[in-house]
Amino acid sequence: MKIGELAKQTNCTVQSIRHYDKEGLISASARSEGNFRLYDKSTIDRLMFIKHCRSLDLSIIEIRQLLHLSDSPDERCEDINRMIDSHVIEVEQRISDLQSLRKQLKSLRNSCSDKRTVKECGILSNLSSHDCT
Amino acid sequence: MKIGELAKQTNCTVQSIRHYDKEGLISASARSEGNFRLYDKSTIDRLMFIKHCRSLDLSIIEIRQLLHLSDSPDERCEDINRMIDSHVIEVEQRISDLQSLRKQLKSLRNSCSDKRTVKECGILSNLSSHDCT
DNA sequence: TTTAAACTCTATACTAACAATAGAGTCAAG
DNA sequence: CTTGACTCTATTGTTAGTATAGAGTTTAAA
Repeated sequence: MKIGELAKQTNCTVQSIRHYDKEGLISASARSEGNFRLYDKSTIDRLMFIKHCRSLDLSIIEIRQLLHLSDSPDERCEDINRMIDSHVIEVEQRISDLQSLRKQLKSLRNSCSDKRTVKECGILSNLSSHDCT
Repeated sequence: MKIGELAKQTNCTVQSIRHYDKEGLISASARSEGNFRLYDKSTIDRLMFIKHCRSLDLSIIEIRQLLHLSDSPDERCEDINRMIDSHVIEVEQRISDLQSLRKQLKSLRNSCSDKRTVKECGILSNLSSHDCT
């Protein structure tokens, strides 16, 4: 299977597959005479795994760790759990940051209506005042 | 005032001031004989404005627009309002994306306890299954 | 058999907003 | 006059790709 076929099967772009290849997440089982990457079917699963992880916003580094761990089936899986736990914490932190940002933006927005001129604009004058609470 | 002093006054790093300078958000009123940037006091205000905008996650491009608009005090301020509105929408979209991500991660995390081995790990097996709902 | 389309290759630049560094020059005090 | 603190420009790195350029390969039809 060449890279275009793999891309079709997994709904990835060719470029991102090459990217994962370069990052060492997948590897071609061989190369054709003309140096084309050749993949076997198992790469489809591996790529779906990667896609699933990326959809959860796991980084390539984290995915590499997971793939590595899955090669050590008898190890204890604490590391995996810890990784997900800290990922959840990160996401929650980002959510609360964004919520506070949203609040600030909303209140900023309330300080001006359309139909004023720039010099009367409450938004600009608010942005110009120095209290960044 | 040299760049280090300006940095101290505004609690910016020297690098980021140089960055804003390069991006055209601020500019040195002059250069010393030895080519050092020299700023006047009004730059402190401008930089605080920029910091305030950045704390609201406005992009440098957006800030440039705002600074430009504030030089046209008699224009109507719809553009400013529109910018903030669309920024709020973006932030709200990101929040809801992250909330759904959080939910998925939580449910993934519930699929495994510590003390199992990697081959029994519910997280890995979940990540391996193809349904990315 | 040739040629054209479709595919693939590597390498590079781009995205955002800086941070970090290298290597050089400038300035102030002792 | 030298030392240390400061500044300069330019380059590289960060993330996970996307988008090229320019070249080579493969496959199908003419």
